[in-house]
Amino acid sequence: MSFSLLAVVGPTASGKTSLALELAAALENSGQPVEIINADAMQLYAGMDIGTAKLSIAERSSPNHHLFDILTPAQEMTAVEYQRVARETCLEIIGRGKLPMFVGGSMFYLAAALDQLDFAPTDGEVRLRLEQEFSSAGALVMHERLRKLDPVTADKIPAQNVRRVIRALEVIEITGESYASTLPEPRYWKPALQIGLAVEREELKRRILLRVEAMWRQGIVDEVHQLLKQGEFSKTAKMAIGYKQAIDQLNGELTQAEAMAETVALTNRYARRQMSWFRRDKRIGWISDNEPLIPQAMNLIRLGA
RNA sequence: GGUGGAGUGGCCGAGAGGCGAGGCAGCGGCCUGCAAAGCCGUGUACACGGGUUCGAAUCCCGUCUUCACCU
Repeated sequence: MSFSLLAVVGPTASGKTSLALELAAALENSGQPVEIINADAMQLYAGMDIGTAKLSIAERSSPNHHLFDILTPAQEMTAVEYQRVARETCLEIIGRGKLPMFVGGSMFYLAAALDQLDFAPTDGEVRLRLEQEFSSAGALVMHERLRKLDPVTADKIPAQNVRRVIRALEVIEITGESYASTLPEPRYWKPALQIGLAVEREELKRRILLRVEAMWRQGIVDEVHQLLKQGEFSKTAKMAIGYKQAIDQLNGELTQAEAMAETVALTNRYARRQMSWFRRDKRIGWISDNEPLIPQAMNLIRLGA
């Protein structure tokens, strides 16, 4: 094969997970054993099951599944750490003579794992100090400082995007070099084939609504309640759409109806951002939810092979 | 039937004679260590019909709808 790893990508609720299972079975039948690597930032968290539409452990038995439940909700995660564990896992699978198949919609994590992306170092203290300076000096002053140090980057990052301005200043401070503020033309770390699962927006919205209703029916609020007994959520875990809302509901800050409505809205917006990210990657081969998926996917694999 | 109030873009919501409030959603885009995050762009709406005025979402008259109270 001309590619050494596979990825199933697409927006939330498009059906990536079940497609991946069927595809793995089909490949297995054609003599190509597969192992699955999770590429969903929130399914990394153990115990966060209902809100992330995670497969049960039993369902994950058929091909081997990796990088599910590797963190507790108290732990933070970053794209860099994901890159490290994902590639390590990938190499192990290849070493076993199998094909790694990434499945998930976390765009930045996918890019970190699949593409040649080298991240500049970080320093918690520097960042903390910059954050404090931001809150006292204000975004415009900090952006001006960035402009003096690195005018090219300052042009590319709007002053309002505080997070990215901080990171740029952080990198410049610790490396003494300018910050690579734009993504390069993507180049694969290892030859890969990405299959994108496209679903019409209206249909996606319908499914998202149903999924959120199911989350509450299945007891996401209880799940959160139990998890909170074991400790607070980390910054990253707390970002999970649905969990934040369930926490607010538990605290009485939102009614159930409000929590659900907010979850639906945020998930829709997330799906939109995912599409805008994935559309940009011209290497992705898209298959349509309107047609049987496996023949389309196998066809892409044949063409890529 | 009477009296008083209210009618603003898909929703919420300011404005009270001339300067396209704003927020949310939607749609498009950006994205190198929090990425399910963060950020940018995008809508000239003022119930309807008349009138006053150089100019009306804002003033006047009428109609309709709606809310409250009264009979």
